[in-house]
Amino acid sequence: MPQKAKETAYSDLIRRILTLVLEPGSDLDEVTLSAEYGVSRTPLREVLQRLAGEGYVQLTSHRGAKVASMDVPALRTFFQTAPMIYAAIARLAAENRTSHELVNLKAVQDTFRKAIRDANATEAALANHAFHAGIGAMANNPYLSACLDRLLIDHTRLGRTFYQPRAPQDQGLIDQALAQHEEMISAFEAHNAERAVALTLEHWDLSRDRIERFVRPDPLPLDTKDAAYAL
Amino acid sequence: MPQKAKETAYSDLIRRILTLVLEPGSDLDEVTLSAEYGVSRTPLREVLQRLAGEGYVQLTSHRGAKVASMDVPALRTFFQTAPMIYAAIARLAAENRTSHELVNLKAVQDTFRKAIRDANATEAALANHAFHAGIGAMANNPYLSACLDRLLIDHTRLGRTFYQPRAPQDQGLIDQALAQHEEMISAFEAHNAERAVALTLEHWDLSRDRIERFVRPDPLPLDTKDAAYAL
DNA sequence: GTATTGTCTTTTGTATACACTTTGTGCACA
DNA sequence: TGTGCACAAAGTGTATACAAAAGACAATAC
Repeated sequence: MPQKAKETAYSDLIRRILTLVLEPGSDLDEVTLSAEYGVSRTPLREVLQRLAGEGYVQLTSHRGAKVASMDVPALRTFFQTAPMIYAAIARLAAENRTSHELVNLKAVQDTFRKAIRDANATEAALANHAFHAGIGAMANNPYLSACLDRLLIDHTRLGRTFYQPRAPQDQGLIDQALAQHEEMISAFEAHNAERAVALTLEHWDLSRDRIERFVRPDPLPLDTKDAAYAL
Repeated sequence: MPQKAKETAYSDLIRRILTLVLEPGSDLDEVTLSAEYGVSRTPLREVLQRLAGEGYVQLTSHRGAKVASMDVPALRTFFQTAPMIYAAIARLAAENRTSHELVNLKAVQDTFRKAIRDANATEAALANHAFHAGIGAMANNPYLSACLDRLLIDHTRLGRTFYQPRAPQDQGLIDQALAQHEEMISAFEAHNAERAVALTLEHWDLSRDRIERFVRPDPLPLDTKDAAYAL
């Protein structure tokens, strides 16, 4: 099963990038990675090409692969774009979700809840990522999904400390995020697009506040609502 | 210069896909293509992986690469998403464009004009593609660009007959599109976001009407304006 | 006549060797 | 001491050979 090793390399690299085990901008050495995953350089290079296409890594000719960087302008762009796309995806997800996708989303939410209960911040972040990717799948819009997937890469990396309670009140925020997920599920189940969008924007505000507090001491008041309704 | 052959394969495949020389859903044979471009299978496979990441082709395990298909549900999704993203991109492009990018856009527009004057439908379609990709670059938002690029792939393929006048009044539509491009350029130059968005939506309506007439005899009235302002 | 199985062909996936590019280091020389 | 060049080392890019999987087709069993 050499095919499996390649798939492992692919998913494990994603995992390590999302959890910042591989830091943004760090070099990825082909020979090291190929040895690590037990495949030759050829399939590993194909994995890197694929990851580059999905926005996880950046390739430079004759200079190898680097983990996608996260600089300050990218951050500004992220805050500008995320609420708009999240809202659009939520609306479509409420309209188009299938029962099968809903079952899957509930399963992911269970994983998420368990990870939080176990205070496993890494698994919680990955489950949160999977939750929002699952909503993207329900939207059934490959164009917007391409955008969403890239947003989620950076969102998960930015919020890596989110599910790691520091101050006592942090646990409250985490529980709030968990509860919002539950409400979002019920909105999707009811095909209630308006409610799904509203909940999504609430969820975004919670996450945004937390990220801004982490990134800079005094958060600037960003106009997420305006951005979402601007068009 | 073996590096160059790989680059040629990459750009020529894109060209052939956008111009429908390679039809949606058609199989891409690795050995045939590698012989054609004078490279071995290894680099050609990497090109295909890259094209897959960008949405030009679809890879299936053990079953090779196919040109990205365009089915009816995809078409519906396209009409749903395009105006929203085009408008968002136009707004950002007007706000963030650099003078260098503007010079580039004008050069592309010159190419576009010449292609139309020469009645070269293929080159006109490719120049039109480059024009809108250039606007995407001005927006300077990698998240939305990922979405835009995929929309443009399908838009260029759908509108392949646009720049091929059939009836006498078609030439008028083509000239109108050309003029709209000029106006969009001046809006970007003036950093006039509102005007850029309005012109973009006009431009979209023109293109949409033409595509719908081609795809189905009697076009259904789609709510593009609503879609654009829905969020 | 149909279905199933076994073999043959075609195509994709992987490993490895080698070529080329980039980059770092040391030495000569101004 | 600083600059430039040559060479070495490390890492990326490509070709080819081989392995494995999928598909085609015919023979055989029912």
